[in-house]
Formats: sequence, structure tokens, C-alpha cells
Amino acid sequence: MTATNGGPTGTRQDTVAAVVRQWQSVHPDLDTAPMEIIGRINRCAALLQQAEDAPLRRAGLSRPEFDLLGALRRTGHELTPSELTRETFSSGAAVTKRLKQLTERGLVERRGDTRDRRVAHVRLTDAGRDLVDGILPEQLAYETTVLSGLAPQGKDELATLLGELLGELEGRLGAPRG
Amino acid sequence: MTATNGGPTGTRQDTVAAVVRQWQSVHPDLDTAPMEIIGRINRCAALLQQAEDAPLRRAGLSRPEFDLLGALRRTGHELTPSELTRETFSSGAAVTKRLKQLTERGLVERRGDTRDRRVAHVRLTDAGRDLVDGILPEQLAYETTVLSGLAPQGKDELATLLGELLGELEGRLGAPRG
DNA sequence: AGCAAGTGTTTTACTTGTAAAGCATGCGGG
DNA sequence: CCCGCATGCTTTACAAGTAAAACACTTGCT
Repeated sequence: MTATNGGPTGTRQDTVAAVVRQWQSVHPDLDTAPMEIIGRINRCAALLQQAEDAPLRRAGLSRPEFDLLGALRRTGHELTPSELTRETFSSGAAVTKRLKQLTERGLVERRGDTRDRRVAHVRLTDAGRDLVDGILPEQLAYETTVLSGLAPQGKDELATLLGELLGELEGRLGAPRG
Repeated sequence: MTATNGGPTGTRQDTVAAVVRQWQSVHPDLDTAPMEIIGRINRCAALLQQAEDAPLRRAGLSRPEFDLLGALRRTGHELTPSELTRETFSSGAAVTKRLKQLTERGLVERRGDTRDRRVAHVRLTDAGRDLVDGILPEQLAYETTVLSGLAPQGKDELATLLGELLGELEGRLGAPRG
């Protein structure tokens, strides 16, 4: 179809490029440029999550469960369910369900607040902490190999650009917290 | 905590940066660099999907439903359920369910293959085509504004880098199709 | 022809997430 | 004091995805 398809010049063809080309031939008038970024982000995220799930599944954890445990581990202190909601960007109901399961599995513990009996405080058990500490290196190692195809400079550039975009998005969509 | 936190030099602080900083203070030995890319991709994807859903929801569509309709629209011809599975990267069962709903809503039609009575052929109805054609410009317009905070050069750079990464991922994870 | 194995699609049982309602508790004004 | 409203968390009813089994049909071997 296209005249300038070229050969493999080092950049491998990805599926999003093909999709964008199809859209352009159907709607030549539309500016499909945003798809090249947003479509790729979505597709990368889908593939990465699928792949990252592998190390986690070995430990019997889903990614949202790991995110919850990770939030407790990296903050280093107890968190209430509502704080976990904020840290893991998920709904209160979802956090409640996950906590129930993780508690049953002995990975987290809860205690009530002495002052305000509505609030709970959640913390990792020793088993929970060990599990997170065991998985995290594996996951980072895997992620490192995934990114090994990019030039070091490209990685820095990519991290920076994504940081700018994310800052935009969080400012715009997450509404300025004030 | 950090000495070189600096002021607002143009790059706004994003949540992933804070998370990475937490991990580094807990596990100073680990190389957290991959998080700066992969964590941001995941978070961007989450925020984008949430936001992009807005224009779609107005039309009563979920993103996966729109992806299905979009695949039919951009290829320009009928597709079988298994082809839709490949085009939309979702499972056969999911496609079956979506087709059922979209058929009930009069957005797609199915006909059986005359030669092989196992296969079905799915196509957009006029209403379905009109719906996609109506939504797509809105969505692209929205996406354009989302990206408007990035410098034009940054956008190109980002698209290119993501394309490289995605090419890697699809080659590695999606297994070379051959 | 007739049957085993393969392919395309759907069904089933189950898991997980969500929105909205429901509880229990705390807080401030009359 | 106590009533109304806000808050923190959980429950309920439901929507949507998945893996594995089931189903329907075709194909190739004999």
C-alpha cells in the first residue's frame, strides 16, 4: 500500500504503526499522531502487565495485590484502608476485598484504632514482608531485561518524557490536590 | 530528603517519582531505574483509559467495545470472531460476549460463512459505522489536548522510543509470528 | 464411506472489579 | 445532651473478563 515502507532500518515494526496506517487510509483527514503515543502506551502496558504477572503468579499474587503489599512495604509503616486506596489508586471496595484475602493468607494484619473505632490500621506480617522482598528483585531483574533493547540514553529520555506526560496527566486528570 | 530536589524547573513531580524514592530508601541496593519507565507507562495507561473512557461512555461504549468496532472500521471489511480476537488482543470468549451485546444494540451484524459453517463473518451496520466515525474525532481531539503539554519534538521522540520498546515487547512476548 | 483429529466459536463456572447503599462511629451546633 | 451530618469502611448487586470444557463442523486418512 505505502510507497515508503522501507526495510528493517533498525526500528522494528510494531502493531500500533500498522493500526495507525489503517486508520489513516480510512480517514486521511484525521490527525492520528496522538495514537502513536497513546496507543503505544496502552499496548505496552497491556503486554508488560501480562508479562510481569508471571513472576507474581509464581508467588500466587495478582498485580493489584502486590501493589497493596508494596505500598505497605515502601512506606515502612501501617496504613489505613483509605490510605491504601490512595496509594494503590483503587476503589475502597476493592481494597476491602484484597485485605480480606491477604489477611486470610497471613500476609497482612489489621488492628483497630484506639481513638477512632471506625478506622483500621493494616501492616505487613513477617511473611508478607519477606514475600515482597523476595519478589521485588525478580521483578526488577525482569524489567531490566525487558528494557535492555533500548540504548541507555534512550531509557533516560523515555523516563523523562513519560515523567513529563504523567505530571501533565496527574495535574489535569487527578485534579490538583489542594 | 534529597539534596538535589530543586525547584519547579519545568518538570512537575509525578507520583511514580515519589514511589521510586520510597523504594530506594527501603532497598538502597536495588536498581529501581526500570520503575521509572515501566511504572510510568502503567500509570499513564491507567489515567488515560480512565479519561478516554469519558468520550466513549457518552456513546454508551466501553473501550474494549470501541476497539472491536474500530477494528472493523479500520480494516474496512468483515472479520471473523477469531480475527477480531487477534486485532483486539482479547480472548475469544470476551469477543463472543461483546459481539452478542453489540449485535443486540444493532451496531454489528453477523452472517455465516457459506463454505465453512463454523465460521461467522461480522461487519458494522450503518449505525455502527456512524458511531465510530462520530466518536473517533472526539477522541483524537481529546488525546491531542492531553499531549499538548509536550513539546512537538518531545512528542516525536516519545512516539519513537515507545515504538522501539513496543517492537521489543511484541517480538519478545508476543513471540515471533512465523 | 466413516472415523479420528483439528479448528472456529460458544458456554460454563468462577474471579475480580465497581457503584451505590448500608453501618458504625465521630463531631459540632443548638 | 442529642440530633444531623460527615467520615471510614464494608456489603450488595451486578458487570465483565478468563480458563477450560463443550459444541459444531471440517478435513484427511484408510
